[in-house]
Amino acid sequence: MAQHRSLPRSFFQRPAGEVAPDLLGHHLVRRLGRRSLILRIVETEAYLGASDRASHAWNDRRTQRTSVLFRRGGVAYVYFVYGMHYMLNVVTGGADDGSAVLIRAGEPVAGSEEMRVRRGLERAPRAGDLAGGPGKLCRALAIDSELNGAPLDSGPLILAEGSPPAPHEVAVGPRVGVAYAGAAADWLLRFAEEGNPHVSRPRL
DNA sequence: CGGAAGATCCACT
DNA sequence: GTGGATCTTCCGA
Repeated sequence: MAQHRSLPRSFFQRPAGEVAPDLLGHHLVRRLGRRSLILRIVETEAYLGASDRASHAWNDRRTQRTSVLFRRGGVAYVYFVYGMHYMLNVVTGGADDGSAVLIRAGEPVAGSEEMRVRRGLERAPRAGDLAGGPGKLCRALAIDSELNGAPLDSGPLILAEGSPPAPHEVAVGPRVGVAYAGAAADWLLRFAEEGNPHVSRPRL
């Protein structure tokens, strides 16, 4: 098993709009017993906090669900939507910021067979089938609300150094599924590795 | 305490 | 391209 070098806390304690593109290419490591499921992150979205109508922290809205979102950067924020999907975010910035980065897609690096089973797929998956979307990604890595608040530098879920794309290989666009958010719906806070087939739809 | 919406996915036409 | 699944969370009354 390869050694993982965790990203330092300081990496996350910056604005979400910086962390989101910088996360591309790094590795999301899910430890399950002795096994490690590893995805290389290929798509992210930034949610800026109180000023961002698409964010759960919009208008400084603090509830039981969003409490983790207001912690200091470097922990996971996991929530449940549509009655069936979990979403994985990385909390960014400082305490009371409310900002985070949604991990939208990854390409398999290790453990793809177990991911295929967890996703309920019978045959060899095509690009994007395993983790080409935030709900799929959580399913593939067995991520649920138990990981809400978990630190990301050690433990069952780790963000480790990978192989980031060159800056000119990063595509930018508006976020997915936030049409209700007024002007914020048009903000260019979605980032993906240019041309990577594991990116979710609609493609950038 | 009820109702509505939701940072999605999949099957179907 | 459209609609259904499925249920937690939040807000207003």
